[in-house]
Amino acid sequence: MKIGELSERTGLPASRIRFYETSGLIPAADRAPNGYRDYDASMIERLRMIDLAKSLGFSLEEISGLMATSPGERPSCETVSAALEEKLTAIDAHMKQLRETRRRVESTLRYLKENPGAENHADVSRIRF
Amino acid sequence: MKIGELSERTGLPASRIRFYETSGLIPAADRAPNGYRDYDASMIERLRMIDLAKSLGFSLEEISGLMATSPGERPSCETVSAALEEKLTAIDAHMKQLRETRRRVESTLRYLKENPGAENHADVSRIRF
DNA sequence: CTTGACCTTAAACCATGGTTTAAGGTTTAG
DNA sequence: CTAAACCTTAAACCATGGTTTAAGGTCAAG
Repeated sequence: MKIGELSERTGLPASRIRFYETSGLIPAADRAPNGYRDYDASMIERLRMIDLAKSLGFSLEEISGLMATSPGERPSCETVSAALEEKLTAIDAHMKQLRETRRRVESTLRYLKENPGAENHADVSRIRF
Repeated sequence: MKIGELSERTGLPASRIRFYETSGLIPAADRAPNGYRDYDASMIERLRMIDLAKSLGFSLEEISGLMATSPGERPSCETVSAALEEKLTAIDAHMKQLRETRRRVESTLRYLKENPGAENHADVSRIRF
């Protein structure tokens, strides 16, 4: 399979697939005699897997670390589970941070509604959280 | 006040203050005869204001847009309130997205616990959300 | 008069996740 | 045979928010 077909079947642009290769996220592709990259059908699943992990909030570096155990080997179920648990914790921390920011935005908003004359920097910076 | 003192009083590195200037977020500073930037005390509040806005989730471009009404003028209370309301909405959308991702991570985790043999890409990519 | 602390600039560099472009080789249909 | 469609590479570019570096000017103390 040439890169164009792999691109169509995964929905990822060919440029991104090449980028993943140069980034070391996927191994260097086999080459046809004309120099074109030649992919195995298994690469479809592998790219979908990467896309799934990305949509779950994993960075390319994290994905790279998860994929790359011994060459040819697959990450163990436990390794992936542990990464997912960590990701849950990270999401929870992110949500907590977001809630705190939301609270601070609301507090600022409240201050402005209660003090409609506060139009300069000094006034606004007087807000305390 | 030279940039070093402004830096100390705001807690922002001088490099960042210069960057804000070249980015157009703050106006070009007055210069002392020796060419050094010379700041007015009001810049302390202005930078603190920027830092506050940043901590509330505003990008430098958003802050720039909010600060820059007519030169010398301050954004109206209504303009700022509207921006804060929009930011609340954006935060809510972000949190919703984060909850959805969390749900998908948990779902994946559940799948792995229920199917401990699923060690290859094809297996994992078979997960449905 | 020299040393150190402070200031200046432009330009390069960092991370993240790519896309775009330029210049060219290959292949396939008509 | 030619044109379109596909492939190759390296390098530049994008956004975001800066920091770091190099090469130099200025200023205060001793």
